Amino acid sequence: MSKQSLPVVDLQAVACCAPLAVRPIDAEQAAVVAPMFKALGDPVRLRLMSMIASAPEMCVCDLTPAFDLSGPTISHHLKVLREAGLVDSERRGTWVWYRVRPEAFRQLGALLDLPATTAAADA
Amino acid sequence: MSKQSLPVVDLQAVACCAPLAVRPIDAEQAAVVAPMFKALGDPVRLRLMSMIASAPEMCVCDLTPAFDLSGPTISHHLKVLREAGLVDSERRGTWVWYRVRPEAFRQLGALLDLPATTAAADA
DNA sequence: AGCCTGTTTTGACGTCTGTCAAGCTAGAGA
DNA sequence: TCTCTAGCTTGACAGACGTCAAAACAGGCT
Repeated sequence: MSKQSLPVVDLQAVACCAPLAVRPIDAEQAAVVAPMFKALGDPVRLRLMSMIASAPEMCVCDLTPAFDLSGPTISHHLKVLREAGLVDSERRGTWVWYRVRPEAFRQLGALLDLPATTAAADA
Repeated sequence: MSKQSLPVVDLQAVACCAPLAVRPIDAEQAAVVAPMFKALGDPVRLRLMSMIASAPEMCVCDLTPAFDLSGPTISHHLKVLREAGLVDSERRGTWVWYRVRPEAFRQLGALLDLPATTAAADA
């Protein structure tokens, strides 16, 4: 099952999602995307996401001390981000490193594009 | 470089939020923005938001029948979107009309921008 | 006025979520 | 091997969330 030449990442980013403001998203797609927004809907996770996205990768040992929360709680939030497909984790030796998944990030950004047609209603 | 004609809307969009991937968002700002993402974190609300954003404005009477949910439930979800600052509502005669708030929409989109520096980690 | 339709509010119920303490697993080093 | 540290999992609990039925509110129509 080799899909060696297929650019999976771009396919997903482009084929999947027209901006929310272009045409109503269908129920099925909404069920897929909503958990991603939901994952960003907590202040702690939003900060974690931003810390991870602001660097090539981020060690849990650097993330945890930034919050007044227990280790398990941070771990739980990271799991939510991971299961939403927003970040990836990898253990290297003693520490676990988290890294953003740019496809997912781009997909959400594309959904929030505000085309010119709708922007006209602003003025 | 005269700034006398600077549009107010852009001020908010630019001054408020650097993209999540540029620098870690601070706790205060995260507390403000997270509820917006949270509001989009439900499939029904995501569809409502998309339906409203896809048209200049949308009547509740057209939104409700698109779901297998009671009127009060739809009304509740619309209230969540309204209190998150994502939409505005206005009663005109018999019906209530909902309209997207482009500033808020743009703000979220700006947060999810993926600058070239971080995108380099993709390849 | 009275009624009818459309929308929101209230109250209630079961489920989901964020949090911590305690226990567990993986890897490094002696 | 044994121990220490880093991180995850489990179990528990309070609070928040999604949903509906019933009631309340708003505006048009007779």
